[in-house]
Amino acid sequence: MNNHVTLKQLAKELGLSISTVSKALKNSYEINDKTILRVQALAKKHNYRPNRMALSLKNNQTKTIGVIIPNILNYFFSKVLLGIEDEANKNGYQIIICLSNNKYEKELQSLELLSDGSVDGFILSIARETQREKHHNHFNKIIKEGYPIVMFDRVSENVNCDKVVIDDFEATFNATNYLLKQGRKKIALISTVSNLDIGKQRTDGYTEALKKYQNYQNDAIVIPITDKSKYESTISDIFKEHKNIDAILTTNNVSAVTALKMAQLNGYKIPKDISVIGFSDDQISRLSHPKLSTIDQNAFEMGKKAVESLISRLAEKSTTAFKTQVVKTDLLVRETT
Amino acid sequence: MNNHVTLKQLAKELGLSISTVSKALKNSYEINDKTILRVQALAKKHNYRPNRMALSLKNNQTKTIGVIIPNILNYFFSKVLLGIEDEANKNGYQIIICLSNNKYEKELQSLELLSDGSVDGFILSIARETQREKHHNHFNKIIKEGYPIVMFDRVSENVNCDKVVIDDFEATFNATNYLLKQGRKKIALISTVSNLDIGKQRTDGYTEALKKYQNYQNDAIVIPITDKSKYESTISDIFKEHKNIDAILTTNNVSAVTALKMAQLNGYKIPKDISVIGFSDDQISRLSHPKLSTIDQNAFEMGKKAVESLISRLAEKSTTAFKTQVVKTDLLVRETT
DNA sequence: GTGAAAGCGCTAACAC
DNA sequence: GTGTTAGCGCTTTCAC
Repeated sequence: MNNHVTLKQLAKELGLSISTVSKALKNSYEINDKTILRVQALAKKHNYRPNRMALSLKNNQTKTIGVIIPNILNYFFSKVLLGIEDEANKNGYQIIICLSNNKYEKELQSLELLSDGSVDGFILSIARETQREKHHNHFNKIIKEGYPIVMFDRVSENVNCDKVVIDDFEATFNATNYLLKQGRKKIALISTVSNLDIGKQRTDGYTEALKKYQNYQNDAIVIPITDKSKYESTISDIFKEHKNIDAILTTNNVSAVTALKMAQLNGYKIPKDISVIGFSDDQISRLSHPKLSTIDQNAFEMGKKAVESLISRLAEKSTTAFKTQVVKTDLLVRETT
Repeated sequence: MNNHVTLKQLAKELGLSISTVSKALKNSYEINDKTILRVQALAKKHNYRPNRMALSLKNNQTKTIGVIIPNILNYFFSKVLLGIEDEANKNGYQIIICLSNNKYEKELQSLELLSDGSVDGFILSIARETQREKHHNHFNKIIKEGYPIVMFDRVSENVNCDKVVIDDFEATFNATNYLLKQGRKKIALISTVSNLDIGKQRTDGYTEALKKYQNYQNDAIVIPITDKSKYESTISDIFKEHKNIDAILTTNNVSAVTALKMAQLNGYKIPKDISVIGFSDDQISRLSHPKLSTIDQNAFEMGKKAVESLISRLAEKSTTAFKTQVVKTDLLVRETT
């Protein structure tokens, strides 16, 4: 129960009408200079600020963005959030956060919860479960209700909206190429996102690079891992099943670091005997020993772009075509390549 | 610009008055059963939901909690956020996030931004800069304006409000004791939070444990590190300056892992020659090699407790005494002790 | 130069 | 059983 000063109270204290006070605070030309000064002085004294709910109701806009994040413990998403918050604040927007925890039900619920006039639009990355089970009606429904959505990273081709993605294909394509140019002969890909759309693109980038490279002798080796508890055992098996692997590309850093550890336990020298490239410029990659080479997704910029995109969508009356922005990735060469 | 159905539109379509519709939706005993059915059917068809802003304005409560986080890239804070979001949702609350990025100005701004009727109260952890410079008036001002605050982890004794903390003293006290009982003779503490209140408590826990232990021969060794870029060099120096160190306790896992690495480079076997204990049950601690023993702050539970505390504060009329809840810590013994 | 009144969407006390 | 009215805090048009 906050005890804000309202226009009403100011008006009463000043012996003026509410509308005069309102205008005076806006330096309206209609109002006498002296009155303006009197009003503003009192407003300042009481630290008056217009009630946001009243403004929202009046203007039919909340200046608030709903953000739905699949997993806040993931460094990448945290960093996107940092970008979103920064850019939103710069534009006078607040952000309401919901966490889907990668569950479809929670995502759906969050969407419905916030589409009661709480926000002007959404920025979200699709929950793992949603993508696996190919749901998308809930998104389209929300859009039809008049809430624009901007999707980032994990997007759906079945939803017509603005998107911000990285070029997942190009990311692994370039990384694979880098390994090939270093003379690696047998490169494996560990995919922890094989059930996501981006997983397919990352796999394609890898296989395509191998295909295009002259004289590459081996088949593509793609090892999917879904169960977190099986990282160690699955990766350990790689070294048994595939002899002479001399490079490993991964889709996240937990698996990359695990691979690093397993390789070392198997007596490999890094990067002499085997190269490892992770995905995402997070703390783990900077703390491993040796320091992990990795693919930087420029998460902060993704967040920023998503906000820009949503705000310009909110600003316009007529619906211009939806666009998908691609944020470039960088290969960060550290000590494991 | 969302296009929600309003009571007005429903009323018009049904040829009823707004208030009848409103009551019908609430199954009011005043309204005829048939009317109720008609109204609810149409409401469902149009997916009617009361506008949140209108409700907030009417009820003078937003059912929204403002959350101010110092650093979202920190695993601990992300996990607290997870707990906050979960518990808030369970109670029908939304959360608006602001990130202080450990800056006083940003924290102040966030507080002012949200105290315009956007939220019912705040949950926050104090920015590093704010604590270092000992600001607290902004908190007290907000409280005076009628917004209850619940502080977690980094709290201020100069602000009279509900708090949720871990027993930082006990955490390091117990960890140090554990090392002593294992027969460690020369234990060092690396403190990355020496400019925070919790830093002092953690240091005290460590020194107190040493003092109480019979026959401990060495002085306390406390190494403060503030500059992130100097982790490696500072920690490396420890091994030069202090011979025979056989255990290191730290206040975060980045320094613990760095210590681990430096110890290994110096030829120490872990945990045979030297024990290392970190702080916080994050990914880093589980991925290091060997796996880091660490102090678990039960972050999720802190978030949950903070929400419970705020909600019960909001519910009551009379002001009961503020309380500080202490969440227990656990020593997670893994492979470095 | 100032104020009254309507309206954003909703609820609830009070008619009828 | 249904409708009218006032009011939450604000802006803005229209009177005076």
